[in-house]
Amino acid sequence: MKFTFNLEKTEKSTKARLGSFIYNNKKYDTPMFMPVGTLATVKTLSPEELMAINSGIILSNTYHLHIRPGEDIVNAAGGLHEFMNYHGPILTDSGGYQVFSLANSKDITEEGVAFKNHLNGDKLFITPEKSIQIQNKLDSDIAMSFDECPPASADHEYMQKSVERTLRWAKRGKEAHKNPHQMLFGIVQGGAYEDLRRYSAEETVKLDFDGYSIGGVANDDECKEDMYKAIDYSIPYLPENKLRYLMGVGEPIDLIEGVIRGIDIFDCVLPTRLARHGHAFTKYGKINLKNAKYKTDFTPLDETCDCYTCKNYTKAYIRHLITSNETFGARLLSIHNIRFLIHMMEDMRQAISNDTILEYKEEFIKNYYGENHE
RNA sequence: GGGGAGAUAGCGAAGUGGCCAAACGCGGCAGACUGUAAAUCUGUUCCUUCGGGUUCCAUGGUUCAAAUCCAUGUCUCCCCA
Repeated sequence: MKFTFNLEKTEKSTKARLGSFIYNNKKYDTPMFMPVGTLATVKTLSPEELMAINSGIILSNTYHLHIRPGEDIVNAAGGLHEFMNYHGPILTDSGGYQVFSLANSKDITEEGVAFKNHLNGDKLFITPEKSIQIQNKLDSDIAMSFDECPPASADHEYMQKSVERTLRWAKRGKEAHKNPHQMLFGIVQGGAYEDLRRYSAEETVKLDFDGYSIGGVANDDECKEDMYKAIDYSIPYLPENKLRYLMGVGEPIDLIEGVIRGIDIFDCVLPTRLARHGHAFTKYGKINLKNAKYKTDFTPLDETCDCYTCKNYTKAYIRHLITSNETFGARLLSIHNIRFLIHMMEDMRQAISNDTILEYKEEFIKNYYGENHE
């Protein structure tokens, strides 16, 4: 289902933006964090649990659903919303990131990318058209262009060729896009190179997409400064009235830095992955529930959190579940971690509204990285 | 009562003369994780003042050298009566 982004305000001293859109008669506010549900499920959580923590858009994945169960099955089920019983907005990533992250012996050509199915070794050939066709069938609300996601360490020469190819792929994908209910976003690449980010952004915008994302960040060993540069070098060339999506981010501090730089939506696997690995975000920093010191800690993860987990369970109990490999522990931590990031976005929206986003950032850092916690 | 097998670090279990402070697994203790090949991966796990010290049921012995060979004892398990 298509929707229109409405820019409501820009914060006085930064580029932070407050916005919203209406989807299915419900208002969704930005900046927003999107939980990741790669295989048509946000791992361990039900759609009802996502609704309960005020989740907005969720992200799912073209490559993974193409391999299993296959887009035709999802389509036969009535599309991704019906298939997974999630009736909020869904964005599908194009598979570009999977080419980067899981194909060891990939072969990237002008036509597309040849690589091996990570489950059984089958040869696969993904083209920009193929990615879009799959997403058309999945019937997500937002499809992503098929891009090359080069490593942050790529040199300028490689990055320039990659950016140019991604632009040609974006154009081909747009021409192949046939789903009238689905929006299509373009992706800006170019690493931490100012000229390439500008070029990529300007040329992508010329193709006129429904929204724009900044990709290729938080890859391999990219430092945070380079990530922030990538955003700063791209944002000035993106239109005011379209959603800006920073792909794959992230960490609490990066959400703040992103918002301040003018990003509207983020996605990241971190809250759910960290949950499954026994970690929790808290106001006073990230904690590892596996640590022995929580054995007899009968307090909530975060006293200031309003989530189901924090209202009903203790660190000692969650530690017990995690160390016992009980799935309920991963679920409780997933609920909390996603809620934590969504709560941050709510606080940031309030701060933008009050023109106090920098004060919010200062306060957050003082608590999260400060000395006043264990 | 007779016959057989065995006792190795928190647990299980390799090792059967020197390359053994002793493989591996589990458990324990930590760390990593940013468009999810991730309920995964990595490190560490006798003591230590980092020089070294004390170990492989116990005691004694053989040997230049023993977790490994011999003797005795203690305990455990299996089979037969």
